[in-house]
Amino acid sequence: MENRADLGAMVMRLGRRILAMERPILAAHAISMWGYIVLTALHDRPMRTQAALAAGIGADKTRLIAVLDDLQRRELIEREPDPADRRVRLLRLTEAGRLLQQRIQADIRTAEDQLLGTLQESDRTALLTALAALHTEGPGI
Amino acid sequence: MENRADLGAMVMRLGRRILAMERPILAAHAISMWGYIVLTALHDRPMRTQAALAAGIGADKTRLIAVLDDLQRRELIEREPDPADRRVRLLRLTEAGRLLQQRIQADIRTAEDQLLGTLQESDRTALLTALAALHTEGPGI
DNA sequence: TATTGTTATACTCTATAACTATA
DNA sequence: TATAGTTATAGAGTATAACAATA
Repeated sequence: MENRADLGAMVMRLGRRILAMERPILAAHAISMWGYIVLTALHDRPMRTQAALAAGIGADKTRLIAVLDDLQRRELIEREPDPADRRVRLLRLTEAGRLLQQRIQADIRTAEDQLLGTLQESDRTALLTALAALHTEGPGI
Repeated sequence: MENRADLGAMVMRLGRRILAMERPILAAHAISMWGYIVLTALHDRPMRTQAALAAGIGADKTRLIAVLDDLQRRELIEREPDPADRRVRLLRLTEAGRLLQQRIQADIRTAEDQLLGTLQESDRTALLTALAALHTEGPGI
């Protein structure tokens, strides 16, 4: 593979292709990309502060506020002051939020599998192994 | 690989990691990301119109103008009206542009190989195969 | 009238700074 | 005084619309 395209160009192009694929799925569930990222982060585990959530998904804390407002209004997350330190907002999914995240993720997984289905089995598993090893730190999208 | 992270998240994170890796290399050569993309596109082959170049790298044509102005001012590209149709600007690299593109690409390749070196040989080649198959159409970055 | 390139404008996304409420 | 969250403001990047030159 001596004469290949730049890695960054290939990866970013693939990323945009996947994001374009996900956009209609998210729209069908009336949720933004950041909204879905937040639901997924909270699905993995609840958070004690909005700043921790922001850091965890690589977003600025000010950027999350409108997202959290919307999710809370739609009763997909709970967001209540910590009785022990009322500056802090405890964040967790509601049952509706948990179900919605699972539904969206299942739809996305279906689309991903369709895309990956164009690859040979061995390339597919190696791609996922390599991505899992390399993606590590960094923002949510 | 049933319980993996979303493919889009992993790919975009990796893409950002690679872009962050490339940024100091581009800065060392005093060239922007879009400038490098244009040099690389023209290195592959000259273009007959700016619109064709823009479409080829997935950029808006208006976005390229400042980039082309800069590259032309630094005599890295030639940009002359087509005698046969003077609305059109013929675009090609100068010798200096060709050399600079090669130097930057070599630096980037070195950094990429370092990153890929953390992978097993079989995963690495499969990753490149999969990326080459999947990235296909789409913007330059 | 249609097309290439250019300029001017508006819009979106994001980060920075200033504010409030708690501690 | 320091910190969590919020609001207001400014900046970068991008796309849209209007324009000039040429066909």
